[in-house]
Amino acid sequence: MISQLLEPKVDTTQVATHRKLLAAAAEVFAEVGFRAATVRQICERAGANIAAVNYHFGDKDALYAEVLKRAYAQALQKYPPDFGLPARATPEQRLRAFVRAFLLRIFDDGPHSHHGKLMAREMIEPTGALDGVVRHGIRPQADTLHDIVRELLGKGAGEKQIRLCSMSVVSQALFYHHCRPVVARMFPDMKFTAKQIEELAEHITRFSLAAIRGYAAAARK
Amino acid sequence: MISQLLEPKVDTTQVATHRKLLAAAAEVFAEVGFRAATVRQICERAGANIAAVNYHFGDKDALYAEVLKRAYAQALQKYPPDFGLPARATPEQRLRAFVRAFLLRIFDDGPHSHHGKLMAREMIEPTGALDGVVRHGIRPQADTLHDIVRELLGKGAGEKQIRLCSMSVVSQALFYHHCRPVVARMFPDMKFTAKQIEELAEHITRFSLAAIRGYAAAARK
DNA sequence: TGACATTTCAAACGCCTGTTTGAAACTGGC
DNA sequence: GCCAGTTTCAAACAGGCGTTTGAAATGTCA
Repeated sequence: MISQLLEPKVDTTQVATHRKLLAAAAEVFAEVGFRAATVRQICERAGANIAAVNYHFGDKDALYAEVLKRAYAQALQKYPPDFGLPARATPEQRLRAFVRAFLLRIFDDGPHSHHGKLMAREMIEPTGALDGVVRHGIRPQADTLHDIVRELLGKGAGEKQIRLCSMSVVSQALFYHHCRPVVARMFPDMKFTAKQIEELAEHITRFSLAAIRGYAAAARK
Repeated sequence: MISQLLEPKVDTTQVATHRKLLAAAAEVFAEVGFRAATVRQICERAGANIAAVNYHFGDKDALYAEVLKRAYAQALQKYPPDFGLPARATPEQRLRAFVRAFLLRIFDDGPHSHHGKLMAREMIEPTGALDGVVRHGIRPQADTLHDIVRELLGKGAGEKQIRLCSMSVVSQALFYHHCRPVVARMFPDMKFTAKQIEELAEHITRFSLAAIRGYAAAARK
């Protein structure tokens, strides 16, 4: 591997700290949010000095902005817009794929999977970066879902109705992340295992499909 | 009024600061959450000295606990468990009333209406008081909804299914509070007016009823 | 009015935060 | 080997936080 021949040397000398800081910052920001995250905590996890953030990024805000910027790219790479579905998938299939991807993204605990958590954090605890997050992180997802729901509702559906139904879909998925401590306390057997996440995706999809079909049927009358 | 004859004297002398602190604290805690709220901000709004919190309540945590305790009582008073419905209301009517009351409670900006906001805050930013909040504030509501959903789903429904559907209902309502900044940015015409809240309640009710009916029908097969 | 208890107040405390400093350590090219 | 440029480091900075202090003001009752 060429990368393995080149990177160690580069890594241990020049950009190692820069890279480690970004990784540690993404973790901490995703875990506790921008405000509760401390630069000391980030630097400690990165094995760097406290002044490293200032030297490499300027300040905490700029570090956060850089983390978000990289998260957009990671999301596109790990969860492509077409969900890996065949070209002519039904809207039902696409909704199922959307909900599943949305949940997996939020609950993915992998090393480079902070995109979903960062977006979700920004929603409930907005920072100055919210405008950028909406533009690059949230709006694209919303548009995708919008198209799916429009198709499901049929031609008679108005914009308002599509919006409301779209929000009803995402709200269900976000709930389990935002209110996880409460859910865990109310239902101790809910451990958010991979299997339980799949069940959740299946429920939200079925619940939403039934709701949208009922909506469409009521409008047709 | 007897209270008007008695209270002014008592108020301006002994318990005025105590009372003002509680009112100001409820406001601030509901607005920005426990962590972001500062003792200085609360005292300023109450027109009291910074040391007043320590003198009257001990510390910030105890003040918060007292605010929550009063909020439970206010909620019972302002939003009675039966929603003011007739004794033999249908589960559909009860679901509509539940959703409406839930939303109104969260978006009520009245002087003694912080219960909904405080509960919602505690869900996304739990404090040491979460156990008490779940026990006294959340669980009772969850049980009420649980009964409604069970009745809607019919006899064949399992506990798991009832739980999932119940959470799908509340998640939709909570979303508009938790993610209000994002919603407002995505849809600038959403100003959360009284009329829009009513429309929201109607949508969530219809969406959920259609979903639950579809669920029940699918299970019957 | 006088004596006692309650309540308020400005000021300071210790702690943690993000940020800055200037010197030390390290790097790569001559 | 040396030196300019880059990166790291311990230490300190200013500012905000919850909390404490002891004196001053206020209220209560004989």
